[in-house]
Order: sequence, then structure tokens, then C-alpha cells
Amino acid sequence: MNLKELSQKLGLSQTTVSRALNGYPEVNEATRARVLDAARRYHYRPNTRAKSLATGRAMAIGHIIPISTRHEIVNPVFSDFIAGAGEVYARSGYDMLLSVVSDAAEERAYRELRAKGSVDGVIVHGPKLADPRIPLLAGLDLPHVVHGRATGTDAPYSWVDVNNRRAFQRATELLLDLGHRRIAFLNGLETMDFAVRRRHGYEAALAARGLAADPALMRSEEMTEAYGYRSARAMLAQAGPRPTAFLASSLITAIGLRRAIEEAGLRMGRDVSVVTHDDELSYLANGEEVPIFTATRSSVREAGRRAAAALIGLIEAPDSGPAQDLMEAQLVIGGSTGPAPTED
Amino acid sequence: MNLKELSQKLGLSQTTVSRALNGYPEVNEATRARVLDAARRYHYRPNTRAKSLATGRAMAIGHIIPISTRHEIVNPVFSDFIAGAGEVYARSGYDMLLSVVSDAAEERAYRELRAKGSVDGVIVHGPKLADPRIPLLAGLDLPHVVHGRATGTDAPYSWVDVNNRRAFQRATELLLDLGHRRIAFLNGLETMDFAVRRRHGYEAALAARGLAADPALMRSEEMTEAYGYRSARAMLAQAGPRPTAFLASSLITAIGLRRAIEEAGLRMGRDVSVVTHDDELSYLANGEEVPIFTATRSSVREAGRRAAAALIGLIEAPDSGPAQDLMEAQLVIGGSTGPAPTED
DNA sequence: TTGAAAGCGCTAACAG
DNA sequence: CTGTTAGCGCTTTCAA
Repeated sequence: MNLKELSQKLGLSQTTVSRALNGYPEVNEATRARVLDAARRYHYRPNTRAKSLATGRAMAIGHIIPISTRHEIVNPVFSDFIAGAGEVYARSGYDMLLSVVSDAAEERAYRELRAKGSVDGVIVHGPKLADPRIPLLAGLDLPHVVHGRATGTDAPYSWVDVNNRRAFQRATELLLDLGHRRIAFLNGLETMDFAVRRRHGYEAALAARGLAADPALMRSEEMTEAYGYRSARAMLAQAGPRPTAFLASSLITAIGLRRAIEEAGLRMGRDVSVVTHDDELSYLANGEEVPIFTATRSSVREAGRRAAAALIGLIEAPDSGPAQDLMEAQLVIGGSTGPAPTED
Repeated sequence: MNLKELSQKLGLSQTTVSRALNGYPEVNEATRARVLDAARRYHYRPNTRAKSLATGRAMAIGHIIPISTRHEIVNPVFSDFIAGAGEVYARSGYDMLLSVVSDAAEERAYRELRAKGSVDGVIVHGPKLADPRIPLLAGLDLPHVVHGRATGTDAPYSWVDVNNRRAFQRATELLLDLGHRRIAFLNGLETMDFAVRRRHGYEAALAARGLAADPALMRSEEMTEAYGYRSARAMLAQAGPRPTAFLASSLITAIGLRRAIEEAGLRMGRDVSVVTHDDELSYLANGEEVPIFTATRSSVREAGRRAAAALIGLIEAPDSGPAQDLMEAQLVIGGSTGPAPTED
């Protein structure tokens, strides 16, 4: 059932039917009611492609998911972000277009999206320091919102981010308060903006207690399970005193890390404490709330919602300035922590 | 730059330029070369919406992601599947359209997708037993491929699935071979088709040794971390002999499970063994290969590739019969396993 | 081997 | 308040 057929059934012109359907004021309310009723009865849905060809608006938003060319890893927070954004799109009548693109091909992907006219705007995932995609998009005049930030970008841009620095600072403080002094930090790749912010938080917490960060206890890699395993294993075996606590930048990395700790015959929360990027820990509540982590699954979802809403705002009111939204890290209860073991 | 402008620059008609670009044979090769060259120089990209309006093909494929109305969980394997499918779409010139839809609204979502003409086909995620979406799609005459299967569906349909039954049978056998007899099984929700198949595998392995499955050791819920924690905690505390091994249907569930084991003061691989849905375990290789699991991240990605390719086949050659592709579970090395502790 | 013209399904001036 | 007409950018007869 298309507009032409529908208007014929009603004995009206396509124009009138279109206007009635799209809420234009100049339509007789009785006519509008008839039209609306018929549309419902015949399950009429306007053809999106025709509509957007006529209006020049795609009613779609693109998400370009960078895949690391090295490990081909898809960041798992991505599904939650998408879920949040999807809610908003569904409410607002937008479609969501996904492109999975190796980071080498990203620039071309953006240009194509633009030229093919398939989207009205774009969400940028996984920003790096001074990410070249942001000026590129500005140049292409494609509305965009960044999930995260890109230190070193000159012109202002819209973003939604979680306070990574603060979260890791608090996590480090938690371990310091428990008496830990040798706190290993398994960070993500420090070409990523979020990873640098996290390191700053870690270092700030140490500095506030007059402690220097020890390079032997700091790593930065893509957040795989193998990375967690190898790093923890090496650090637990290295000459000099062992770390008594680990701070891991990702749940996946922490899985490997825990395995290494198990293998070393150490007990979690007694010989070694682990704090990680985690979620759903509220079931562990034992009365004491400890500030832990940044991007719990539910907060990532919320970030998705906000980013989508901000982008739609940008698209529909292009003159509004850039939206900048720093979400505070969420408080979560838990972690396999305990006091630092006493030295003997 | 659109077709009209491009053809004017070339002093040719739109028709000829279009034909040259789309590989029609009746074009003079010299002309074609000129056209191709100009298209490249001017970065010409045909407008997708105009093209699909004219051809009647959307050149897009829909993925409808069901969100459980209860927990709003997005299955994390989803990102990997999408990544695999995305590769294929990129190669074949299709766009990927995502809708995140609460399972209550799924039927409407499919109908709309169909009526709005935004996709040429659909991938069905997370099939349930006798999933109503499959006959619905058949009725709508929308090409579709299911990721997984739906026991109880009458008419044949296309699917790509991993051999869940076999994988869980082998995992159970592994634990049985190590001497375990009280093997707890934390399954996913058994309204999902894959979960039922996994249970069958578990039961079959026990039955083959003349063991009866013990209902007190079996659970079925949505695969959250809290579920793993609560279940393991309860089972380790229950009257009667403890389980000496756990089989968990998801990596996330296993995280909670491990935490409960830690809390109980038990040692992994000594007091208790855990086998789970895992990946990247090859870094643990110690010489012995043990058959473990189904949907490692890389095999899910491969499933995404195959499903996408199958769907494109269905779209482009509608008369080919349904594609059915049972992937064997992948062999992975690892697991926190050890011999069953002797009773005292 | 090329081009003119119609049309995909819709919206948006412009008239009335 | 309603209708006529043109056109969004492309493909596809049909004719030359």
C-alpha cells in the first residue's frame, strides 16, 4: 500500500493525504481523521527511501565501529552503547546504520557515507588522541557526536563521556586506603584518549600520597584476556617485591589477570586485591559502598541514549552549539579487595 | 556531485554514464574508461536512496536485536557476530540496519521494516523454541537467516548455528574424565533454543556414564553475573555434598561464579573446576588440548560472516533452497580444571 | 553505441 | 482547505 493507492481509496489527492499524515495544520480535522483511520486500516507505511529522497533527510544515523587492524577486537561496551542509542532512535523515527570498518579505512567510510547520503549524522566511537576523524567530519559538514573525547582537537565538538580520570583516581585511592602501595595498573592502549585519562587518574592518586608511579607496574595494551594473563604473570614473577593489588582497565583483561593469580597460588582479596571495570556488582553488597567504576553496562547504555539525543538535536537544530556532557562515574559496590598483606 | 552533473561534465547523457558505471555491456570501452576516470576524479558516489528507489532494492540488511524486557540485556556475542556480518556487507555493497527492539515489539518491527522497504532481508537473532518470528517472516516474504535454530518450527528455514549440544557434551565429558561426578550446570534461559540444546548435551554425557542429572545442580536463567554468583553460592552452601565442578553457559555468568568460589575460600582447579564459554585461551596452552567450547569470539564472528553470505545468496537468488549450516564447536585449550577432589 | 523520457514514492511550492 | 505540478537522483524501457 503506497500513498497513491491510499489516496485513491480515499478519493483525495496524494498531497492532502500526505499533509494529513504528517500533521500539517491546513487540513480539515474531519479529513485528517478519515485519512488516519484509513492509513491504519490498510497498514500504510511511507516508503523511507522515497521520503528521504524527497526531503533530503535520510532519517538515519551512522555508527562507524573501528576494528583494530591488529587484533580485530570489537570493544564489548559497544553493544550496550548501541542499545541505549537504539532506544532513542526508535522513539524519534531514525534508523541506525552500522559500518564495521578497519581503522585504516575509516576516512573513506565517512566520505562515502556523506556522499551516498545514507545518514544525517554520525556517532564517532573510540576516539584517539587528536583523532583525525573529528576535523574530517567537521570539514564534511556532517553532524557528529563523539563517544569519549579527543585531547588535542582544536575546534570545539560535541561529545558524551564518562569521567574516566576521576573513576580511576578513586579506584586507586580505594586501594591506597586499604594500605596497598604496590598497585599494578593494566591500562588500555594509550593511543586511545580514555586510556590516557585513566592513567592520569591513577598517577594523581599516587602523587597525592607522595608516591611515584612505578613503570614496572604499568602496562598499556589492547584489552585482551591474554594481555591480562601475561602481564599479571610477569609482574608476579618479577624480581623485587610483588604487586599487592591490580587495577585493570577492562573486565576481559581482568579475567586473564585472575587466572594468572590463581595459577600463582595466591588468594584473591587476601594476597592480592583486584579492582576492575565491572558491573552488576551490587549483588555483592555487604554494607560498605566503595567507589569503583566508570563504564558499567548500564551507564554505557545511558551514554548511548545521551549521545543519540545530542546528535538528533544537532541535526534538527544545526545552530545550537556543541553539546558536551561529562557523566560522573557511577558508584558500584564490590571488587575482590582486601587490606594489603603485611610485608615479612 | 550527482549523476546529472557528472554527465554534463562529460558531455554524455545520464543514461550512458549510468550504464558505464554499472558495467552494462553495450557501452563503448573508450567511453566507459572516460566515465570511470571522471567518476573517480570527482569522487562520484551514487545516492543510495535514489538508486534503491529506482531499482526497488534497498541494498541493506536488517538486524533486529531483541532486548529482554526483564533485564534489558544485550547478548555480548552480538558485537562479534555483527563484526563478521559487517565484513561481508562491506564487500558486497550492503548497508547494515540495526534495530534494538524489546521482544514485545518485535513483530511490529518486522512488519514495519517490510512496509517501509528499508531492507532486503533480515537476520534473526536469539531464536526461541518454536520462535513465532520465523513463520511471520516467511509470511511477509522477507528473506531471512536465523542465527541459531528454533526447534518446533514446521517449515524449513535458513540458519547458521554452532553445535551447542556437542560442545556441552564434550565439556561435560572432560569433567567426567577428570573424575567429577557432581557437576553443576548453570545454563542460559531455557526458553532459548540454544540453551535447551546445551542441556541435552550435558544430560547425554551424564547418561552415557549411567549418571542421572541432579536437578539440584541445574539452573536456567538469563546469563548475568549475579546469576552466576547467587547460584554458585547457594550450591556450595547446600545440604549434601558440594559440586566439585561447574559448567557455565556464559563468560559473564562464570565471572560471578568464580567470585562465589573465591569467597567460599575454595581454590580453582583444585577444590573446584570450572569450564566455561570462553575464548582466547590459547595463551594457556600447556601441551594438552582439551575440547571446550562453542561460541568463542572468533567463531561467532565466522558465524556472522556465513549468515550474511547466506542471506545475500537468498536475496540475489531467491529460488535457492534454505541454507543450513551447522558449525562444529571450536577446539580451545584451557579451563580452570583439575581432577575431582577425593571424598573424605 | 547512445539518448529521451518515464517512473520509483514521496514532499513542497504554488494556485485556487 | 484541497489539488496540480515539479522534482529529489537514479534506472530502465524504447527509439534512434
